[in-house]
Amino acid sequence: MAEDSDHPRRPYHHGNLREALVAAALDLIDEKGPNGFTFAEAARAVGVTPAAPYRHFPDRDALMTEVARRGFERFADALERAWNGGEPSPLSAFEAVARAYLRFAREDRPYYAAMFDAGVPRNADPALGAAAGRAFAVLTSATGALTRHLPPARRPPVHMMSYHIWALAHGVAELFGDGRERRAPISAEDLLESGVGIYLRGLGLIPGDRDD
Amino acid sequence: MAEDSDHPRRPYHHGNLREALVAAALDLIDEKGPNGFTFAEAARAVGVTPAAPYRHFPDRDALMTEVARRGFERFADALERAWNGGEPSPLSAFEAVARAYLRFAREDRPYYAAMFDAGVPRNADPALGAAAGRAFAVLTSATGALTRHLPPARRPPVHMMSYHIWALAHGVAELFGDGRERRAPISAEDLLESGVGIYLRGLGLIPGDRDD
DNA sequence: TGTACATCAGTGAACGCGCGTTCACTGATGTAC
DNA sequence: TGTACATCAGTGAACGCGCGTTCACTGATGTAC
Repeated sequence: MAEDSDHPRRPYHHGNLREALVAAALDLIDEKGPNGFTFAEAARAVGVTPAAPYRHFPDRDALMTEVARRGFERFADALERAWNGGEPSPLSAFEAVARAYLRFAREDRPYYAAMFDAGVPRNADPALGAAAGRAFAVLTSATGALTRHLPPARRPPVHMMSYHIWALAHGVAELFGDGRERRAPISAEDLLESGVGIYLRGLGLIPGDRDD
Repeated sequence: MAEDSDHPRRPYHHGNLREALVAAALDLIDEKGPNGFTFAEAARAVGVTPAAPYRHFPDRDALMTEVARRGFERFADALERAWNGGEPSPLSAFEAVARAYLRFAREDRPYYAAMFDAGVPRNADPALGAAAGRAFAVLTSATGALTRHLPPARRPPVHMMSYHIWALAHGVAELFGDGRERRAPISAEDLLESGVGIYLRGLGLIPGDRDD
C-alpha cells in the first residue's frame, strides 16, 4: 500500500520541487532546529527520492543557504515596511521597526534560525550578504533619521547605535523568544519595547520623566 | 608505528579520563562549534577507545551537559567576582559585571557555546539549572543594588532591567563577539559598555549630558 | 609483607543507522519542422 | 496537427562514512586478612 488507490498516481515530475524542498526545510528547522535538518529528510517529507534534490541544489548546505537568503530578504522587507520612510514620525517608525524585528524572529522562526543559528556564513552567497546588508541598512537609516535633529555633540555614532539596537533585539529574541530560557514574567515584545525606550531616553531622544 | 618506542607504553588506565574528555570536548567545540562535537572524536582526541567514555558518561549528551554545567559554574563565579558585593560602588561594580560577561563569552567561548548555543536544556541537570540561576541572580542583585536609591516611582522592575542587560550582553556577544557577523568598526567590549551606559542614563542612574 | 579476590576502567570488535552523494537509467515535457 | 528528438526532472540502487552504542573481555588497582 505504497500509494492510495483513490488518488491518482503522483506525477513523475513534481512540478515545483525546489519550492517544496524549501518549505520542507522550514518545517524541519522549526521542529528540530537548524542542525536537525537533513537533506534526506527534506526529500522524504516531499515524497521524493534522496537524489532528486540534487537537480535543484548542488548540496545540502546550498538548501540551507537558500533558506537563509530568503529569510534575509523577507527580514529586510519587513523592516523596511515597518520603517515606512520614517512616517508618521521617526520615533514611532523606529519603534515599529523594533517590533517588526521581534515579530519576525517569532513568526518566521525557522527563517530566523537559518539566518542566525545555522552557521551559514554571510558570504555563502552574494545575494544573502546583500539582503543582510539591506536589513541592516534599515537600522542605520532609522537611527540616522532619529538622531538627525540632535546637536552634533550629543549625536551618537549611527553605526554604534544600530549595533546596540540590533544586539538588544537579537538578545531578546534568542533568550526570551518563544518561551525558551526561563519563563520570564514579561513578554519578549514588552521587554524589547521597554529596553529600547530606556535606551532612547538615555540618548535624550525621548523625554525623561525626571522630576527636576 | 602506532606508538613511539621512546615513550613508555601508555598505561592501561588513563587516570583522569573524565577530565580529559571534558577538555577534549572544549577543544572540539572551539574548533567546530557545539554541533561539530562528537563523542567518538573526543575519545579519539584523548587516545582511547570509543567505548571508554561510557565508563564516565551515560551518553554523548551527558558530556555536553557536563560542559554546560561547568560553564555556568564558572560564569556565575566570574560574575560574582566582578560584582564584588557592589564595591567600590554599585555603578562601577555593575559595569565590571558587564565587562566580565563579555570577557567570559570571548575567553571561554566553548563554554559559552555549550551553555547557549548547543541546545542543552536548562533542566538537563539540576546542578546546571542551579548554576544558571546563580549567574542570573548576580544580575538581579546588581540591578537591585544599583536602583535601590531611586525613588520608587522611577525605579524599574528589577527583573526587567536584568533581562535587558542580559539580552544586550548576549546579543553583543553572539553578533559581534570574535569578529563573526560583519567586521564592526567598534569592539564588542566598547559596544556593550557604551550600550549599558546609555541604558543606565535612560534610567537616570548616571547623569545625562543634557544642556538644560 | 604477601596473597586472594573483588572491583574498576579500559579494550576491541561489532551492530545498525541515517546521512550525503553518485550513477546510469527513464518517464515526461517542450520544441522544431 | 503530428512526429522526432533533445532536454529536463525524476527514479532506484548503491557507496562509503562516521556516529552512537553494546558486549564480552581483560589488565590494573585496591582491599581484606
